Amino acid sequence: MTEKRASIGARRNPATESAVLDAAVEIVEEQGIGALTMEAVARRARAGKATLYRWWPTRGALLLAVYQRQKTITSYPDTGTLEGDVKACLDTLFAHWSRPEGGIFRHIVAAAQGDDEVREALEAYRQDRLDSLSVLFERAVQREELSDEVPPRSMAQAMMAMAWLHLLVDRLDADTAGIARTLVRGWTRP
Amino acid sequence: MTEKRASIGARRNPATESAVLDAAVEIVEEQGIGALTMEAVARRARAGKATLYRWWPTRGALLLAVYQRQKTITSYPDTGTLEGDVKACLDTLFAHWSRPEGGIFRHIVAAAQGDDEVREALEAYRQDRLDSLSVLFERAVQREELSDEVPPRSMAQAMMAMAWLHLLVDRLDADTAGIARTLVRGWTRP
DNA sequence: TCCTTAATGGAACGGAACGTATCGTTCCTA
DNA sequence: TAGGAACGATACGTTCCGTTCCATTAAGGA
Repeated sequence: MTEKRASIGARRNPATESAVLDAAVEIVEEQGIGALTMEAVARRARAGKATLYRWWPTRGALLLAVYQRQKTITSYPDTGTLEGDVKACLDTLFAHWSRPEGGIFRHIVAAAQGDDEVREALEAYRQDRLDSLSVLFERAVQREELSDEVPPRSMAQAMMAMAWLHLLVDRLDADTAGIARTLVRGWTRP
Repeated sequence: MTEKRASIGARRNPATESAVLDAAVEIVEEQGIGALTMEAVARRARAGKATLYRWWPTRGALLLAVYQRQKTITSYPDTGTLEGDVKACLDTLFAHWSRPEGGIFRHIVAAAQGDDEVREALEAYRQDRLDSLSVLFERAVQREELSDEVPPRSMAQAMMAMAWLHLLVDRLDADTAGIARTLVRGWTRP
């Protein structure tokens, strides 16, 4: 499991990177996010603290690296209706966030509130996800299911906002159909 | 400024409470939220650490106390249209959150991600604000400006979600008119 | 009035984690 | 071949945590 690892010369050792990220995930799964300290990760990964700080200067940077190592959802469902798409998408996302590793995202958002580097990295990531998410709404506009009065990206942002809110207040068990209905039909004039 | 304060007998000293909360606000304003430690607050307030922990068992509890000492917005504008109401409300809220003292709220949300007590307190506060906010949408339904297909409370939650998102990603300078338009007209079928 | 009770500022404590520095090593790169 | 960078390991001083004592103060019950 923890074989000896040393320098492989004047370049970064990928085995060390893996060991550190693995250790971080294991600590979170076994002892919760509170136990995820730089010290503990270094101990478990059998890595020097200096090495940790060399590549992940802050705890937030480490969190980001762990989260980004996961595969991100790149394709979205096509159920035929916007409301169906939104619900399916929220279901996938909430299930993802409910897993221990997925729960790390909450703490990235938290870390971003006090760390500029994390905030910038999170914002870049968020913009990227917003791009993907916008596809749902562009499709709906093309289907003439949705007005083109407002950019699809803004509507994607509204959906993302709802998702984040539920994550941050620990309501991932919420009724996704209700949320989708609110977003899609809530604002319609009678 | 910092008069001598001692026990006033077998009861809580209100002067100590004020001194502690004042110190906390001053530290945040002068050195940022990162400097807001229990130690620093106790030092600045000339209070014993034991006294701090007696009344505010966690950093999150202290943050909550500071934030709740501020007056909360209880009445909402009535501009005649839902879109106008939403924009005015967002303007007020973003201006409030842009002030140093108001910025504490971001860190309360952050603290809630790792502290159950803070999370529960935040959730109670949030539900309370949701009640107030729902009035805007109830009025809009009465004006027949809005469908009654979805509870006003759910729509208020969508608006709150957008506000929180902008707070957490440091985009309080966003175009509130655009946000209001997205919320009110974005989902309307053509 | 006396005496129990509880809150106060202050100081000290052990413990944990922080972030830095230094060591000898390994081995790529120029 | 020589230089330099990354590595694990360890030690260091600092900061903050949360708790425990202390003498002091004064309210409130007997």
